[in-house]
Amino acid sequence: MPLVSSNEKSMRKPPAAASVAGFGLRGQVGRALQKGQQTTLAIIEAALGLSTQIGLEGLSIGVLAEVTHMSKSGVFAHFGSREELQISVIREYFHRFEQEVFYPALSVPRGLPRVQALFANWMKRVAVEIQSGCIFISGAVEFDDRPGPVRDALANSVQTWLAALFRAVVLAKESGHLRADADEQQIAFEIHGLILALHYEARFLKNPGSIGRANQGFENILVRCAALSLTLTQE
Amino acid sequence: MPLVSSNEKSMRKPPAAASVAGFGLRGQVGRALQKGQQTTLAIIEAALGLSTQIGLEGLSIGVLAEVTHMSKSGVFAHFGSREELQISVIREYFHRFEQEVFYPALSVPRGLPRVQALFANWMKRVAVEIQSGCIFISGAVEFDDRPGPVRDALANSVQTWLAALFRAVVLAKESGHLRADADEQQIAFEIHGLILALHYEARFLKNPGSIGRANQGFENILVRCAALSLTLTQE
DNA sequence: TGCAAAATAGTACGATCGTTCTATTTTGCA
DNA sequence: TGCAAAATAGAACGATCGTACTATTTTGCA
Repeated sequence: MPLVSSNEKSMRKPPAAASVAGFGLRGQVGRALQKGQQTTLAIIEAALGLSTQIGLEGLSIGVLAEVTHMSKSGVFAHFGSREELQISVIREYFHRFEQEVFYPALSVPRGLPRVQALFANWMKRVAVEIQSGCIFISGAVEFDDRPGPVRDALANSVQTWLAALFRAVVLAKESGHLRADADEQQIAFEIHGLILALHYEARFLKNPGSIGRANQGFENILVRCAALSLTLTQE
Repeated sequence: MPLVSSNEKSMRKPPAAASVAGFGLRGQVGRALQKGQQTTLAIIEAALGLSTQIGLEGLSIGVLAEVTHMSKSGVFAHFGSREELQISVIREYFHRFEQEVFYPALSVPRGLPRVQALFANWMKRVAVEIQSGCIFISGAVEFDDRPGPVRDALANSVQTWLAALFRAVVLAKESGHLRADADEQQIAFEIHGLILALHYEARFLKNPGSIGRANQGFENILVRCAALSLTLTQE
């Protein structure tokens, strides 16, 4: 049950051994290739750290070379272009998001509990990202009217995740955990807003208490939409 | 009743006639200075257009010179530094925000009607900014961990506006329009989230229906928090 | 109308950017 | 162990950036 389905390998200039992001490295043609992919992953790791802080646009190959103790051309050869590097970062970011937020919630029974788990996992991650930054948010601002493969990769990742969240809400309603008149799109939208407000007010404005308000907001949505028979307070 | 109170003129290098933003141009030392400030305003106007689209960081003096049909040094002389240019843009943006969103709502009776007017005005503005972009949102991402005078000017503007919104909610509660247990901070936080989600989903993801969901979200907050005696549906 | 001052243009600087091209080093199998 | 291939380094490119300096034009009052 993979979150992502669109596997477009749009590699434009693969001069060396690129397109490894995530973990597509195993079972290549049959042999060869080890050291290269190893450092590719190390570069992506460093690029991920830089991108979350300075943004995907701020990510420069020169700085990345310094951080990884490599030459600019050495770094460059792994991706063939800056865009491909950015896309690799997005893929890795999405992959970790999946692992951290989405998959763990699948072991929770579908319905309201899973929605609560998704939100809780998301909150756990955002709480960390208040310090480090979130590519899905900074990238949205950087690429909101700049078409191209980077924007596509970014929007695709976010849409995939939001669709998964929406799906969980739909299941909750189908399970009878939500009122019959609950609007699933509306619920997903409001949850998204809570996360965005948390990120904005905590990371930029450094307002204390934002985490509590995001949690309270989620609770308010549940109170409004949960089926009356349910007891839901426990968090 | 001005929204802003902190009048720090932090002009670092005023080689020509700078620091005009808003309209502090009248009543200078007594005479002189006309053409200069006129073009200063024209430059800021162009810079505002560029900044909303590409962001404050993407704003470059070279491009700005092209757009205004001037030389780079000609543009530069008006501000003395790029940072001062950015700050001027922020001041002008805030000024227009005030004029468009805040002041018109003051003619509406305090309490719930004024809160509704503030939100409606904000929504009207954001609906336009879905095409053009919003400096308060893009700037927050660009400067969230980059200290300096630009970040200060930005954060100050946003805090001022959010404080005004919060104040309106407090007045609504004091007027008896909100339930006694309504949390004003929580309400302001959730409203902020709705605007952010609208901007994100409409501008970046291009999801249709976002405007309706933001309005519905506000309605949901009112249903939850409004004093029971009130009839509030009309919008 | 002339003239100082203000406004604008012109040019150049050092830095950094992504990218290309050509060495050099390192790797991993025969 | 040797050798092709892979991986990395080095140097240079054109472009763009903000800024500093100097020259020229334009302005507005005496």
